[in-house]
Amino acid sequence: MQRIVLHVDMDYFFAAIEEREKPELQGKAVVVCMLSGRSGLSGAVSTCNYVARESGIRAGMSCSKAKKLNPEAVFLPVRKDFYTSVSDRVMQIFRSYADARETGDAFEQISIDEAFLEITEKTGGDFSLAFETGIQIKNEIKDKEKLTCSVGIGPNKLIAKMASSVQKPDGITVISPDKIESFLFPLKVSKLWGIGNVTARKLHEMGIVTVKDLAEHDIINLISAFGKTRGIWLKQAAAGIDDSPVKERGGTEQIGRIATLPEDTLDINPISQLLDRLAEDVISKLDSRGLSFRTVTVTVINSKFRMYTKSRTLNRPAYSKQVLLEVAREILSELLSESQTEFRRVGVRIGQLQKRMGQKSLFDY
DNA sequence: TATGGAATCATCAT
DNA sequence: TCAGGGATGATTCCATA
Repeated sequence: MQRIVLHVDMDYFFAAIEEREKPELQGKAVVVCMLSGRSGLSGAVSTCNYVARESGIRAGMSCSKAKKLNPEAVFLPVRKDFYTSVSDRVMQIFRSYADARETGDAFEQISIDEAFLEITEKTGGDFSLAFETGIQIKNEIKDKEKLTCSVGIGPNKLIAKMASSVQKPDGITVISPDKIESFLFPLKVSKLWGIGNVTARKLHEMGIVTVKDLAEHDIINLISAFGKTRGIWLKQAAAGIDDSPVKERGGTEQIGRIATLPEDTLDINPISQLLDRLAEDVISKLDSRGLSFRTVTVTVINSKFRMYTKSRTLNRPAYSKQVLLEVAREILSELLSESQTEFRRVGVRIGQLQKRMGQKSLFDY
């Protein structure tokens, strides 16, 4: 049977939620920012609505630049926890439209506002039924959450993902297998999902501009430039081939927090203080998921914006803040002693997460 | 010298 | 240019047998 995958993407999610909550924002340019807390607008744009986009504001750009582009815009701080609660409800609705499969997963949340749904069985491989499913999803989200989303439908995840960005906001796009080439080939390689700035520039230097160029390029050449894994992936992706399954994600493999210091410094006290707060956050996330960690990584970014990281792996899993801080402080002091340049930002991350079990202490006996 | 895990680096995308 | 934060996967490094 023809495989059909559906990708849903909430439209300008954070800004849309703010608009919904605050009717006075209607019609205004809304910019949701992550602020570093240093000076007024030191930080980056997380999301903005379409009014803001008209003046050239984009996700990722500095807030001060956004302000220059549109001084009238409303700048709001991110409220991540709140958006997550909305996301949880939205995801539940999405999930209800995925296949109910005995074997293999049919639902995959890939970020706070995006998901893949395997709908092969429900639609019997029929793209017009898939289109109907997409419309139903959009309607239910609009009814229950007063939010819009964009839907992409295709024979695999790659095509579905790229289709969803064709018509935005509040759009729906179907790319059936016979349309893959006409859809993909004219695009710039940077439009391919998985190709960012770095890869695009490298391809450009090789004379590869469009997806068609990439699809026709010698694979040996690609492998020598990008390595085996990535080389093969590039060649396949350009042809619209993607066999990756829709896979349920059991939460993230790593949990991390990073933040900017009040001012650049090499003084251990303020850095340690910040590290403590970050560790607190990380541990509370860990707790809420009932997990333990085995690796600790500390990241610092100095005033020249160079990044340094160091990590440690514990002999056995731990879950207390004390242990995390002990290890993190140790790594931090190493980084401090190696650096001449003042630190600007510091971060802590834990990995090798696993279920808390078999960690009985003497009290358990 | 092969191998697997640890540490670091690069990339994505918002 | 200006420069926030989070996560992943690939590559490189290193200890051990």
